[in-house]
Amino acid sequence: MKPLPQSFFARSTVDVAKDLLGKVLVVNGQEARIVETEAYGKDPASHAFTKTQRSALMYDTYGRVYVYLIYGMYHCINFTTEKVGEPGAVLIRAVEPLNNIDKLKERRKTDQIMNLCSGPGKLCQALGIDKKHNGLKLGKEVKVYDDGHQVIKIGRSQRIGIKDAKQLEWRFFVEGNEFVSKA
DNA sequence: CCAACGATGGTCT
DNA sequence: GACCATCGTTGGC
Repeated sequence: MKPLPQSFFARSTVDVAKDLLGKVLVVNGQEARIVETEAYGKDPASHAFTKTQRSALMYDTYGRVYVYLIYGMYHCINFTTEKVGEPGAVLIRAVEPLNNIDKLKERRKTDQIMNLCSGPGKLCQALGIDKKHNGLKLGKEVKVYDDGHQVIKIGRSQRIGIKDAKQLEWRFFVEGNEFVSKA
């Protein structure tokens, strides 16, 4: 399958967040369907609210992997968006595993399918994503492709786990999908 | 069931 | 030195 082109990511972060739903993420030979995303731009809840060493990737690139460590023990994976100079990234919050289930269970140390990839920290642990992936251009070690799967209905809500900019409804998910982190 | 809490370390002021 | 785009466990109902 052909990976999404870089131009897919050089667009409005909210549009990219919605359009990523239903696409397939491939990393470490594992495939998983994206079912929940969040958009982060230059808003008070975003790392890119101010440009720092860490958030520079969100300003200076699009179509790249942005991985950060959260709470000292979990990683979160994002894809950078918008044109160069404009900050943006889409956080992948949940995926539906499509293969290598045994490997995911091993990494997560659980046999519960529903608990493998239903959260940003969980899916990085399950798929073996960490800071060695930070900055990589999408399309090689990490890629996303469209297998033609259709998303029937997109749900929308405020973003999870933030305290600022709660009025923004920039979380998107596949309505009714059981792998979404939370209804 | 679910609210509260602690783990744990990089990043920023 | 404070703050997290989280998660698993704990303890109360």
